Amino acid sequence: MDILELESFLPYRLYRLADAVSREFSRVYKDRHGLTRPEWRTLAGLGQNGTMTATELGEQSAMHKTKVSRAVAELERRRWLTRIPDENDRRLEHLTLTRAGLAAYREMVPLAKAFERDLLGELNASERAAIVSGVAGLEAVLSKG
Amino acid sequence: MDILELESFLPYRLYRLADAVSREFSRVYKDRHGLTRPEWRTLAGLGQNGTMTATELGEQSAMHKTKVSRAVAELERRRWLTRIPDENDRRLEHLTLTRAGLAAYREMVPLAKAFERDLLGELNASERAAIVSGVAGLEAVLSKG
DNA sequence: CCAGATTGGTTTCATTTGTAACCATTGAAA
DNA sequence: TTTCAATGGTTACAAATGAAACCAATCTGG
Repeated sequence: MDILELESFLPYRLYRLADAVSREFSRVYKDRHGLTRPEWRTLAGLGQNGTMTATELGEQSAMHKTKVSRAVAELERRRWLTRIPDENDRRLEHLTLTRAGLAAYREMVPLAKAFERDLLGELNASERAAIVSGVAGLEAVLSKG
Repeated sequence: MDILELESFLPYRLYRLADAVSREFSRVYKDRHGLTRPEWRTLAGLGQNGTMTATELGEQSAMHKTKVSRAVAELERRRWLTRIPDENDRRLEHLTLTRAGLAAYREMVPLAKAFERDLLGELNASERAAIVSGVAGLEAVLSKG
C-alpha cells in the first residue's frame, strides 16, 4: 500500500522548520517590546526603507493588507510611527518611524543579526551554503508561479 | 547606521517560503475534501502509522494538543476515524482510520507526492540537494535546542 | 464632464489559534 | 492507603487571522 512519510515530506518539513525558527525568534521582539510578528515586520520595513506606504509595506514583507493596517495602527498608538498624507493622492499615507520607533528599531537590529548568526553558526560551511541556495532556488520557483 | 535587510534575513525568508508552499499545497486537501491543515496532518499520521494516540499524533506532526483534539473530533464527526479506549489506561484512546478515512488517505497520497515531485522538479539537481541538506541541517540544530 | 471601474486603506464578521483552566485517571511518595 | 503530582485529553476564553464588504479618492472610457 502506498504511504506518505510525513517526516520526509518537504512541505511539512519546511513548515515545521520555519515555525520553530520563527517562534524562537519571536521571543526577541515579543520579550523586549511585546510586539507581534506583523508589528515587528512593519518596524523592520520602515527602519530599513525610511518611508513607505501601507501597500509597499505589504509587498515587502508579504503581509495581507489587513495585517499591515492593524500593525500600523498599533505602532501609531505607541507613537512609533507617523502618517503623512500624500500631497497628490489623498488615499495614501507615507509612514515614517518617529524618534522612539527608530530607537526601538536600532535596538532590535543587532539582536536580529545575532540570532541569525547564532543559528547559522551551528551549521558547518556546506550546510550553511546549502540552506541559502536551496531557499533561494525555491523562492525563484514560487515567484514565477 | 546599522540596517537589517529583511529580504535576506533567514527567519523571514524561511517563513515566507514555507507559508507559500504550504498555502499552495493546502489547496490539494482543501479543494478535495475541505480539510484544514491539522485535519490533513491527522489523516496523514494515522494513514502512515495505522493506530496512534492523540499525544503521539501531536508529537509526530508538531501540533499543539488542542489542535489535535479538534482535528480528531472533526474527523470522527465525518466518521473517518474511530477511538478505541485503551484497556489498561483509561485516559488514552487509540485512533484508527475507518474504511472511509483510509479511502480519503489513499486518494491524497499520490496527490501529495505529485505536488512534492513537481515542486522539486523545478529545481536543478544541485538546488534539490541543497534544500534537502540545508533543511536537514537546521532541523538537527533545532532538535537539540 | 460623468458613470463605472480601480486603488489605498479600514472595518466587520466568522474562523483559527494559543493559553490556561479544567476533568478524569494514573503514578509516586509518605 | 491516602495524598499529591503528573499525564491524556477537552473546553472556555481571548487574541490573531482572512475574506469580504466597505469608504473615499482617483482614474478611465465614452
